[in-house]
Amino acid sequence: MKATSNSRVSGSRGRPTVLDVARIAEVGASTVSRYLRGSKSVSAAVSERIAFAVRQLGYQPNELARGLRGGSTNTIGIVFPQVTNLFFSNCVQIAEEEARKSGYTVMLLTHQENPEIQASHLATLQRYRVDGIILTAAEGTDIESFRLQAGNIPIVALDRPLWKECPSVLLKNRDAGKIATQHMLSHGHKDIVCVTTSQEMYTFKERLIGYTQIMRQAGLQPRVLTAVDYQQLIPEVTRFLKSADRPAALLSLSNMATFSAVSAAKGLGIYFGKTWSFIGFDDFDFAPLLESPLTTVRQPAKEIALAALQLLFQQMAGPNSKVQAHIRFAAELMLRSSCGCLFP
Amino acid sequence: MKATSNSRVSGSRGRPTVLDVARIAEVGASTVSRYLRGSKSVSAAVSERIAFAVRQLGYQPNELARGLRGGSTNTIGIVFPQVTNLFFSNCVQIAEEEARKSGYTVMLLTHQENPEIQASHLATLQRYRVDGIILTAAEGTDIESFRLQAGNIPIVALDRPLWKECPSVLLKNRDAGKIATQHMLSHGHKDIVCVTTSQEMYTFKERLIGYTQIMRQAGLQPRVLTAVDYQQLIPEVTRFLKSADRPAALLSLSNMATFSAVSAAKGLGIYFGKTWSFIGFDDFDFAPLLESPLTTVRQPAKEIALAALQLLFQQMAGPNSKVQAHIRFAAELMLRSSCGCLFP
DNA sequence: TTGTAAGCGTTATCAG
DNA sequence: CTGATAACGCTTACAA
Repeated sequence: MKATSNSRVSGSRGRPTVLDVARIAEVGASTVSRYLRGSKSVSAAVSERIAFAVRQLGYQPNELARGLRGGSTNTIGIVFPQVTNLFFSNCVQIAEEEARKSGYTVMLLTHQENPEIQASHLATLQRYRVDGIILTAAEGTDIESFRLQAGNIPIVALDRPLWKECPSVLLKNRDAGKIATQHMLSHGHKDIVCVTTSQEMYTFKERLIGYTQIMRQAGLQPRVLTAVDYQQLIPEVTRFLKSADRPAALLSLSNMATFSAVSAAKGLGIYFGKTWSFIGFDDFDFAPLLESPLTTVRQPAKEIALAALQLLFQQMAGPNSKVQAHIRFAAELMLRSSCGCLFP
Repeated sequence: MKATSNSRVSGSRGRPTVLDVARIAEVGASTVSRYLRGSKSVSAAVSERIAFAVRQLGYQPNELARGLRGGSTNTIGIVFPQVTNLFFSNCVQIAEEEARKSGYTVMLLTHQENPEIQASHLATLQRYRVDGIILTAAEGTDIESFRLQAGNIPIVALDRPLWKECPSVLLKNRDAGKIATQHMLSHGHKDIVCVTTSQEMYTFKERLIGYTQIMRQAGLQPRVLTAVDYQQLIPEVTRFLKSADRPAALLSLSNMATFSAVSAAKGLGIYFGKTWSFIGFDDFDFAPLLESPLTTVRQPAKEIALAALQLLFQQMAGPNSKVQAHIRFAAELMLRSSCGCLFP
């Protein structure tokens, strides 16, 4: 099984290689390589022969070999908690599209807030020699050991910070908490209570701080409704709703808490926008279509993802530059009626 | 710059290689390789030394080299229209988790229903030598040329079929259309109209066929409301809602059409469940929380994704077996009140 | 059980 | 402008 001459057979594993192309085009392998890379030092005649051979063979360069040889894989890793969450799926969507436009391919991994899975994902991405990583760190990550494990691979933190020097793109979470609280205040509310699935997670904690600050400033008592998960949160909110001695304003800190709060209210037949008020976190398609159209705090997911990707590319380009960029995006209040707006 | 002896320096590109590990462990490279692969023909003493060296160096095997040498990359590609769509994001989520459990890593690509992007994605996945692909083909794909371009790489179609022999996991779309229509019939409706963003896309077309069949069987006149996109569909539905000479039943064929229909109804202050009825397609968290809790046709996204992955693994295992598996999942009616249920 | 050597497909280097 | 050659890091015969 040697030299099948100029027949259309190919590399040992069925797929044609540069050598096959070279043979058919009657040139050397390196010339094919040059042509493929778009080097202009390839004569027109030769270019044409190579193009023909490539087409005839349906040749696809082996990126593994390329990556092995060249050192870069044109691959980035995206590590998110999960992707069944509008915020993250929007981020993935935009990041994938943009990465592709720049010639990069995305490896997507989700850690479900499990630091061990996350660690294994980091290792995986290193083994595949991705050129960079966009990461939303799992709650409970040991940042220092993670940093150590990450070594020199460019990383951009999205949604949650990592170590100090690590470039990050975050929401102005405190401000988000503030504007929502202030808005409730502007509606004349005194009893404003926060609803959240956790007081520990970075983003929630930050939003909570914003809320608390404004409450304190106004001489009001902050109050938080929590539970271990959004399912447990429903009865919690229900209990509050039933026991409150007067109507109050509810402020959600996450899309899950929004679900729980709306769920509880629905169960009790409570309508948001007149006596009771509500502001949800994270906007979504159906928010305007709920019985009482939901006022929400909107995160600019696409801008965030885009910024993260650009930061990553910068980081990948300047290996020594140690770009220290921390980008913060403002949240936007989507005014609808659940907060009490549009009811003159 | 030669032979830095037994110092802790490493491969040419900063990262340690098997050779570095071998040197420290004072064994040959192949022994390290064997150890890493879990071969039992490695003595305990040597194993220990290697383990130590690996840990000391933070060695991560280069999957590029592995793939180049061994022929398989432990990588699969997932190509979806987009991931900002609960159905697909659920699929991605479960597929990624399961793939990981089997030691595979996912490359995620989205084509936005653009066959050209899709073609380029296919090429990309081939260049990265993924072991298999899960694909939801773009509307308008030239199946035959796609098949040709795909060559021998294992592919499983999800949500939409490809060529006849290509394993696929689909929803029983016609049945889905049928059960929804029949349910409307059981509520005594005569005027049942379909709402969809397209009559061309495979899934919608199929669901429409189911609907039409049942309508014909019942001696009723099928009727469809369409528009180029879900935004355009809103005024379309609104017009219908206003001009109808009597209340009717609306049947959505997709989550986007559901949004449009609910939007139109909301705009008109029309409530679903008493005189007007509605069944949405694709279930979602907030469906029970709308003013009139939405009855929906639910697709078992996780089961579908799981089945697709399993089929793919089968396909990857048996290169010659030409497994011809076509799995169909039944849709499930999530009875709530928008269809008229729960109103005795 | 262990080590040596060849080769996976590319590209960079270096002569021609 | 072009072609041979040597790596890139790993695994798999084949020897020892």
